Amino acid sequence: MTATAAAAERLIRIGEVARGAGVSVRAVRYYEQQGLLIAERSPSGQRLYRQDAIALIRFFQQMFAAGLTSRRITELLPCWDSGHTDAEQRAMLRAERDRIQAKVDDLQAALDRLDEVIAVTDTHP
Amino acid sequence: MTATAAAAERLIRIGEVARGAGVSVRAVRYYEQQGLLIAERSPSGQRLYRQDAIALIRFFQQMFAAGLTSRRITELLPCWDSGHTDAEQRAMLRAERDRIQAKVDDLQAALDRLDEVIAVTDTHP
DNA sequence: CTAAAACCTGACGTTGACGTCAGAGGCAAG
DNA sequence: CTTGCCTCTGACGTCAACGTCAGGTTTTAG
Repeated sequence: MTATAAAAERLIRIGEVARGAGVSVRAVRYYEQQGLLIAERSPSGQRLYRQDAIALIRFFQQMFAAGLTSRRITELLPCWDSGHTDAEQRAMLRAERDRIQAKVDDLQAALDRLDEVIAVTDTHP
Repeated sequence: MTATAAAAERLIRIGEVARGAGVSVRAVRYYEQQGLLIAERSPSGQRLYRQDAIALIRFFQQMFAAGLTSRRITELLPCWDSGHTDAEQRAMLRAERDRIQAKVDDLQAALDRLDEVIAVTDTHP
């Protein structure tokens, strides 16, 4: 068996993908609607995914948590898939990176403030 | 002059507060609507604030950025004002703290992932 | 074969922190 | 007095990532 014909990989349906990634079925359909995740279709029209779709969705979740929009993720997906980037994409990557770093700093500051209050209210019931 | 009669503090109107805190006038009214910030009123009905309202709004912004809702902030405001807390409030404080800490960790992980990609795409144009 | 479970396509609802617009006063300057 | 800026109270609009419901088809288990 050749590399191209290598894996007649077992395709999975949307429910299994959703459970695997820990998201709802609705969410997976939404990702497709946003152009994040294109699925094959069975003859009857059901979505069929490869195993790695689960990891991809986990990655989406991570980026969502970091504040990227689905639009932004679609624009940056080629950077992962192909490793190839143009100047605009590299600029976007850095912009997002800086934004996230700033957010981390903000959160850390808020955390410090909460910790102060907690310390006070614990010694000062 | 006594402590109680001390400062016939200069009261400021909503526009000055908003500019000072770097938010919109609409936002300040919204905070009042949510019970975060109660203003005095002039005879004609205009809102009048003390200087420290600006710092308070900055604090709200910081908590918003940390993911607290206005409802949660109102529930926790007594912890700041009076320094007095009950068990429920202390539990909420810790819950929010833990949530923020988890978020920081998530963001840091996302940041690391972005940095990987940036490193690759920079050496690999 | 049949019933349950899973899937499909719309399409409207939700949440939070505001933006924005309309129409009506209020306030200091010239 | 009037011009121009500020403020007021509603009340509807926005955005993103889904939730939820309706009504119908497909797959699976027994």
